[in-house]
Amino acid sequence: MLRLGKMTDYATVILSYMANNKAPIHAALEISKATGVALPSVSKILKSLVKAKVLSSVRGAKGGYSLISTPEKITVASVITALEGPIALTECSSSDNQCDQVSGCTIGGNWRVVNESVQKALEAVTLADMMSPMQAPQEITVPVASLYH
Amino acid sequence: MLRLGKMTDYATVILSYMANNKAPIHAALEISKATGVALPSVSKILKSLVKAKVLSSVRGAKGGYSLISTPEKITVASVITALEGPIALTECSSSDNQCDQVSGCTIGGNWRVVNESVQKALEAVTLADMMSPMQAPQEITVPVASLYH
DNA sequence: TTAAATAGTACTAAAATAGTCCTAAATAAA
DNA sequence: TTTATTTAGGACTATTTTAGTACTATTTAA
Repeated sequence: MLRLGKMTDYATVILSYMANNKAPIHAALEISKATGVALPSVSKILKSLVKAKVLSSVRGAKGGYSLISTPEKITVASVITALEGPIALTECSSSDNQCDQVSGCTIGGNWRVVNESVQKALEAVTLADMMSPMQAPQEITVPVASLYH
Repeated sequence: MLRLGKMTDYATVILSYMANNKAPIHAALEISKATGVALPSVSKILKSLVKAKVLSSVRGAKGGYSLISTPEKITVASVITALEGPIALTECSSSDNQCDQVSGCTIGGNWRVVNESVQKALEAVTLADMMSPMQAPQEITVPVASLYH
């Protein structure tokens, strides 16, 4: 099904909540209560987003998490990458692949094309797009030919 | 990682073999030997591809599987759908979703946009593209705005 | 000094996936 | 008509991934 983990789904809900809320900083517990996502999961997700530089964090009392940039600048691709690692549809296409398939598999390199095509599509959608349902974003084009180099 | 199953990867290898080979019909055992994919897996994949009408089958002695259309007309999207079901990145976006998230999750509908964007990208790549590595396909565009209706 | 909060890591349980096996049905050829 | 070949379908097992939990350390405001 070309599945994405629930965690990634939760992440968009969390980021969406943070962006909608005026307060500049949010504690994990507060986010958990507001979104209905269990606290341990929220913590885990927030940590991943900090590591990926989507969020910044402040420790200690009155600490919490903040968005580093505006919803318009946060792409769906960056959120997915933060939680699931680099976008690689198949093992073939991941960087540390060790294909044990015997004879001439010419497919490997080609998944890369599909990957990059998908990646471009995901980079074209931002958190802002996800938040405002029926407002169409600007037209974007994905020139597949340019993916070959 | 936005993972696709190994089965889907194998499927492209199998289809690629069938398309490259002049013979109009191929038995599962032959395909297994030629591609190095284990026979039970090959059988399973071929059955899925028949169900999805990517292949046709003939039973009995001298039977086997044949491509229904040309490699140019078989999209990567159709192969993925055959093996993994409809393209639905999150549970939110699958048709039989029952979101138990409490308060105002406005995200659900928006994953659909991301989905369709990815789907368009996958529909733009064909088996023929996968087979001929360094020959760039025609430029294609994916107008995201058109995905909203 | 204490309470509140994140950082990091390790662990457990549940779910999905890969892979195997078996039986039934269809067909070509002897 | 019988036999060998080949697909159809489903049930099952093992492995891997993912989700979710728990615990300890560190940081900082009051």
